[in-house]
Amino acid sequence: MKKAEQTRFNILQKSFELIYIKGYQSTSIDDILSSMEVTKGAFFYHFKNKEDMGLALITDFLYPRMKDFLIDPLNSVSDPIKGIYQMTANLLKDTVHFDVKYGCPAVNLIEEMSPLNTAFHKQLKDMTMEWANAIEKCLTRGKENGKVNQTINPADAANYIVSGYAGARNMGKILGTAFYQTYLRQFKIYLHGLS
Amino acid sequence: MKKAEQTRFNILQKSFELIYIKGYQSTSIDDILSSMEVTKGAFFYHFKNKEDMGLALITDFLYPRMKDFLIDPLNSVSDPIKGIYQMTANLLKDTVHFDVKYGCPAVNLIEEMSPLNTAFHKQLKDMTMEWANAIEKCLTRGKENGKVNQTINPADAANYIVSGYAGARNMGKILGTAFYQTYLRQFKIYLHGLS
DNA sequence: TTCATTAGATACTACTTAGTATGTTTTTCA
DNA sequence: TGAAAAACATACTAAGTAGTATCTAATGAA
Repeated sequence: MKKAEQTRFNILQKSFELIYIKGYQSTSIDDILSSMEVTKGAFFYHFKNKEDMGLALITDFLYPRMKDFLIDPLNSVSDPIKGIYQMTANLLKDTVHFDVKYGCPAVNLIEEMSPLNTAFHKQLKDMTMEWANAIEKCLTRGKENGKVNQTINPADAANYIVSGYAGARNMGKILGTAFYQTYLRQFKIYLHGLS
Repeated sequence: MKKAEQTRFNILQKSFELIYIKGYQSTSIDDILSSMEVTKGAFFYHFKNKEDMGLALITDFLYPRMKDFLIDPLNSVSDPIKGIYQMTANLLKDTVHFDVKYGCPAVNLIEEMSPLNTAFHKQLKDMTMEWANAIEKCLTRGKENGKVNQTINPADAANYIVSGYAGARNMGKILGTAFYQTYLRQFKIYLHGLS
């Protein structure tokens, strides 16, 4: 990676960290800069404004991670019920990218920025829908090979699963990691209804 | 209501409105005051600081509403499965207190403030737990009168139901009211697993 | 090597922010 | 009715805010 590219990456990385904790609106550019060895000149060279940086955060950070960890793995799943359960369990088990206290960066951004900014809304919607679509395809394949109940609607189920995950991240902020286990146990009851 | 009491109430009401849209941290005291006929002197007479006002918002606004609309009605429910479904459906149908775009004020506050401020965390946790406990009791009664499966754990199920609601509010911000219908259909599948 | 472009540094601006200091008006109740 | 307390109003402060203007340093192709 070139030096300039690395600077841009570092700014995004630090922004990502701080925004994950404090939220987008309440993380100031000065906050970001004073927590690393970069000046305002560099920031506004790489980004037109704060919004531009925020949107880059989604496309360059959130989306690739979601694609690698969540979307792509779903394509090679044979049993959708087990596969989707495992996906969720792994996601909630991940303590490298997530801290139960601060929830999920993507879910947080949806909560905060989706209603306030159409550009954020679109990017977050596109990203979320791509995940939901991968789950949907997975369930549709499951219907074809008889692993999933014929009466269920894969698109509905996929959206519900994504929404359930978001809720788990919210409740986790209040109840801590213990709730993740609770969630998974109950999630199994729902998934059983799909088989 | 006395005049001073009314002033305090008006400040909270306006704060509630603005915070519902922009979030707690990003709603400034000046924002609130300039949108109504009240001055800074009045604000800081009624509230020690911004945090004090924010906490009052929970105890004086969010909590009473939650108690009247969600907690108390649950005590007179005979069939828990149907009762809990109806509670959720009514909640998601309510367009007076809620706008799908901005989600649920309580869920929003949990997302934003729970990780950042222990006082907020405690109040929000207490409030959420009271709702979950009401659901739990409802399910326990259902187990006793045979309307709910003996193998299910009422506390787990209650927390899952609350968490599911929070998720629905999050996903609603992205997909609009149509998702509420989707959610309810899938929620039924889960509830069926409890009976 | 030169020189234009890229990348970054520094100092500023105009505005917003929570909170305070100090005033005035309105209530309350003896 | 009069004075003390409650309920506000106004003007301020110090720190923070996104963004700009203008400079300097590095880089890369001719």
